[in-house]
Amino acid sequence: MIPIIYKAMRYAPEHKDETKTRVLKEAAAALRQHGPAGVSVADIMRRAGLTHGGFYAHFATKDDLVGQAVTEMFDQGKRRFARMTAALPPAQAISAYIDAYVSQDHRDHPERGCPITSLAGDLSRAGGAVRNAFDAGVASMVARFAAWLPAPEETRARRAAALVAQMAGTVALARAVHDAAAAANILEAGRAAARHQAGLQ
Amino acid sequence: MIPIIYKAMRYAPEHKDETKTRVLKEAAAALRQHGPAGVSVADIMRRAGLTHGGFYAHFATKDDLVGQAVTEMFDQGKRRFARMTAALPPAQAISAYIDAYVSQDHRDHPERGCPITSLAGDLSRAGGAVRNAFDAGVASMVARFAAWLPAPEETRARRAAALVAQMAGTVALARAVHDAAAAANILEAGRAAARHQAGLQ
DNA sequence: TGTACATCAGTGAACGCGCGTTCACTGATGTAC
DNA sequence: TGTACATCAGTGAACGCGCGTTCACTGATGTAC
Repeated sequence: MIPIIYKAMRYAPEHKDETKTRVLKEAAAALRQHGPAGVSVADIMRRAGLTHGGFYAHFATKDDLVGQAVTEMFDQGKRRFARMTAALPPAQAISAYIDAYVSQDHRDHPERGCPITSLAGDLSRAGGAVRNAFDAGVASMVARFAAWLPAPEETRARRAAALVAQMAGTVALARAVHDAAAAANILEAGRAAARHQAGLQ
Repeated sequence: MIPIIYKAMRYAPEHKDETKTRVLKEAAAALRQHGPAGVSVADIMRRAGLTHGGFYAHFATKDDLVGQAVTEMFDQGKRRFARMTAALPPAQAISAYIDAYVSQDHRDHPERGCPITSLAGDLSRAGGAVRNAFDAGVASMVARFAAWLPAPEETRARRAAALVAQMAGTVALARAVHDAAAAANILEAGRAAARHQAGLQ
């Protein structure tokens, strides 16, 4: 028999996990808004209401945090997609998601947007776990789209890749231009092209 | 009469300009490959065969260099486009450019590629002269495409924006995935979509 | 119920390092005479 | 032709700063008795 040893625990076991989740969500927002090089460990901890010293109780290195934050970003997108497509038939679901993705709101709020549009450059240059997390996120997003596309199985994956490239490229381009009217035109053009590729309208 | 004062000049007046151009070209390559945060002033000067102290004889700040390097990057693309389209009718010219842009070679060599695919994230976050240089480069690239597109004048600008988004997004996406075969599929799918949007095939 | 204790999430001072930037200096060169 | 000189592109040591990371410590809490 293994004796059960009761240790003096100050906090509920979920307490630390909750803190880590909070740090991760703040990191996911800050990294998309300012880029990995534009956010310090101290910045992120401050946003989570903590001091920088506690960071290493949750993460091995800053890179470790970035990797986990990237996974969190793609998970947010996955949840959003699931929420939007829950009650709709495929065509309407894709239509709604494209319109939400290729939108002024997404252009103006990278901090809660798709990591491909805001971090593709930075993360393609990264190595190790960060790069792997990004790679996996991109692959799973393309696969998710493929499953909903009205196309024969052999061409689905390719059409999904082209569609994701169109959507992410459009939002990235709209962010590049200052002028609000020019950005709106880019978004409208890219949205129309994406809808066409998805077999809508 | 203003007397002409002959100053003792050690070097030909072009000498300093040549050095600056060399630094600018090295910077344009290094920035696309490693990102603004991944390259130091000393790195760039070393690549140009110089030491870091001389940097400030040519540029006011690192940001000043980045802004000028961004303009140089877009100029390289412009020259490349002009070279490729010089002897060809519009449809063939666009066809050739799309194939060169959405290619394995472009995916594998950001250092001599389009700054939109490698730096859109970083530069959209930038401010001041850097941001303006990027903004202007994007606008002029889209306008250049519009002029060659087989479409009525009212829709040209929009179709060009969607096309550039498709092309840049595809290369960015292909860089995100590790797997060579998966990247090749993304490039092929994106290239087909871009060609279709340009009214080819 | 009250007191002593063990735990460990979080604190904050300190570290070494690389960065952007400054500046006194060097030395190759063309000009003046 | 030869010598003294002025120039200024480029050198390299030094600076202050913010970063990622470490670590001795704190203090709120639940447990033991």
